[in-house]
Amino acid sequence: MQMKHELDIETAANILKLLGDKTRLTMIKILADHECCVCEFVALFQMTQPAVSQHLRKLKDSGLVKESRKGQWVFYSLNPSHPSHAFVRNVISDLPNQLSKLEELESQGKRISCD
Amino acid sequence: MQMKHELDIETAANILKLLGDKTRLTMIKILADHECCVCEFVALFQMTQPAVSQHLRKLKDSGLVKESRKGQWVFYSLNPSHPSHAFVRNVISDLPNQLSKLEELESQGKRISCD
DNA sequence: TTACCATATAAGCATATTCTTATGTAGGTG
DNA sequence: CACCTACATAAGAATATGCTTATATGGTAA
Repeated sequence: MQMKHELDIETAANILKLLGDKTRLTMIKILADHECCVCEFVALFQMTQPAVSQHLRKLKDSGLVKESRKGQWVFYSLNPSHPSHAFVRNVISDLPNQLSKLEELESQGKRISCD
Repeated sequence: MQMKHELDIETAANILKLLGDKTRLTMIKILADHECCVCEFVALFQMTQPAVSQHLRKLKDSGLVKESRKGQWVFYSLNPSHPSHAFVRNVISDLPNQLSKLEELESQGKRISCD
């Protein structure tokens, strides 16, 4: 049985501030369903690689997102064992899913896969 | 039957940025259940009156919160007809309620009422 | 009217945020 | 080894944010 985690208002505010950026919010929404590596986000957002890297670092520093190396790539995904994981999932549940963006990448042959 | 409002990710990010501040998030959580006037928030947060007023202005400018004059006071409350009202309620649903703060005010005789 | 109370607005300042460009690091491959 | 690819980090600049103090506004009361 899953214990409901008590979320204090200051912690929540910090998480919402982190999500209160279009780029990071889109990242989180995508990562909720799919692992992604940095270069995919660079292609998706048409931002420079350092800018993407810095957003991902903020997400990783919060613990909401974790990374794993696979070959030469670093894949990011939501960290399901973060105390506020459920809160984040709830916040993003109403957002339109961003699958079309990934499909676009796929059709351009830019989707990375390690299978 | 209530139409579900489609929430685009940029709008959501802007709302989350607005809520990503401890003071404003607490305000919204309180306003979700109770009307409050500025001077009550000043007492609650132990902030200067202009600081409180500026936070409320941001909330009002977004349309999430509305005001109504009653006598010499301006009362604020959540605006239930805002397109993202349901989203906001969902975001704050997990937060601890802030009733104890209002009760504290009450016991100090600082709660304003217009009944 | 004058004075007071609740609130809003303006201006200035310190700090935070987010980008940019340049450079560092680490794994994979010839 | 040298070189490439993927990514991280550093430093700097522009802008945004959140406070402060001072002042304006608008309703109420004497």
